[in-house]
Amino acid sequence: MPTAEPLPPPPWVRGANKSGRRQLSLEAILESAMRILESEGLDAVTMRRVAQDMGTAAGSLYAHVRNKAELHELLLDAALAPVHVPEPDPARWRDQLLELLTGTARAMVAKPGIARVSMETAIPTTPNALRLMDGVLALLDAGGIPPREALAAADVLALHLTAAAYEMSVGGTPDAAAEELQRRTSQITQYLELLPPDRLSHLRAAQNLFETEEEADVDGLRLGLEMLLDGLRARSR
Amino acid sequence: MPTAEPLPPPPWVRGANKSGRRQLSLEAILESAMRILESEGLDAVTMRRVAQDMGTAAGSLYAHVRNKAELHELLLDAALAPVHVPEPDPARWRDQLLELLTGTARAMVAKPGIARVSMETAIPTTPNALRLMDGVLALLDAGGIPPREALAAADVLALHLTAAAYEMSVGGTPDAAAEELQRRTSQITQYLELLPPDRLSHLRAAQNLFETEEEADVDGLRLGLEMLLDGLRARSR
DNA sequence: TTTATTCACAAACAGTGTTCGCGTCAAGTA
DNA sequence: TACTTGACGCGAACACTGTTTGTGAATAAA
Repeated sequence: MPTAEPLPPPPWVRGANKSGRRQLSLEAILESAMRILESEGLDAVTMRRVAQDMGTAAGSLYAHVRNKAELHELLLDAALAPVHVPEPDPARWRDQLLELLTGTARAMVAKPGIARVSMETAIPTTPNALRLMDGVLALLDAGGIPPREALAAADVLALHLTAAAYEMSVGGTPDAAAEELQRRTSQITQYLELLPPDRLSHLRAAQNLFETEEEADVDGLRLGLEMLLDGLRARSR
Repeated sequence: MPTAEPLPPPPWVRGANKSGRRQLSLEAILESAMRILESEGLDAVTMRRVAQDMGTAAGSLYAHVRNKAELHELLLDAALAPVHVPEPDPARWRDQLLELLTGTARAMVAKPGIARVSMETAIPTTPNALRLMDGVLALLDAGGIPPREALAAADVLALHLTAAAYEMSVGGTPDAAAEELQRRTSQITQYLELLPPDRLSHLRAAQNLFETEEEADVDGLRLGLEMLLDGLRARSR
């Protein structure tokens, strides 16, 4: 007995499990994983880290989860759970759609790095993702968009939404991201100063407003979504 | 001498390097890395794999490249090199812009997995990426879009472009991706059959056209881009 | 009480990125 | 031509990763 073995949990925690054996369950695993996700980001949600948090070994999780990918996907689904899908009102379907989409983006950004999961999974399969997709289609239908175009538009909207949410949450912690962004912009400035002044002139001009702009965040998402919706209207007319 | 040591390369290869010592250079590293990228995908471009391909050790690469991330970014830049930026013609700026963007997407999709690099880097800094960005801004300027909006629009367009290119190249090899997609769609069908028939009704309706649709690929990108450009026009009016 | 089965566990495997001394080799200097 | 010096390729090591598999114990059924 070289090291102090971890004490077993007292039998009265978690409601005196009917079977004293298994303290492992998908629900408990997701709780642990979500806790780690919120405090340390997606990259910290590894099989070993989750297992350690539950006082067990990594291999034990594979009885409840097929993959690390599946675990991450379940986390995404949990993150999407609080998003509310409105009852379609044909009079204000456009605002409802915008609200649904920005709400989804907010829910994703709230859990650091979870947008990457959405980006990595080809087409989402989990219940909440399907629920949101159905909500988007319902609102497009309420807006009188024919089903064929609605499907294509929903695809484009979902893609843009996911990409924007992902872009908002790069680099894990916000301060690291800010630092990285600072490094990048200064790199660009250096490179532009190195070049002859007539090259990349439009980028130079943009560089100036770039400093004063900032505050992209959720506004950048809104702009893209509104462009898409305006484009959809212009296109279906 | 437990194992046969690898033979040193004959001195006449690669033009009898002025310094017989260093067969390592950033250029040679990128050549090797690009070869591996094209034949085995981005995930195979690891420091060890590239080093092995050059007959050296992983640690040696760090004299020429700061990171694996930097190596990947340089590969992205190389992949973007052949994209041609047209001279802006105010009469057909919209078509030119569409061509530039789809061309960029094509260049990305051509190298398996390289779009992921573009997605992962917050804002690109490499020369070719800046060159393309400048080209987009130039075309928007030729179209009479005011600089402020042009910058925002270019951001949105680049985001959409990257996301679409990334979505086109998930799963590495195309057959694995197709298999995964098959698995996903059948999962959705199963889930829908399990639910009461009045739930997720719009998704059910879409499921039917989903089978007949397909052929998204580059058309899906065009649709999104055209929606965005139409939206831009509707918005600036 | 005995049997049977489930299932958590630990170890092992094959990888990963990155760091750091150690020598060796090439170039510059006297 | 001989010597010094500094660059830099090299290999080993560290701390991780996801996943598989044989083992053994604890529970539920008979």
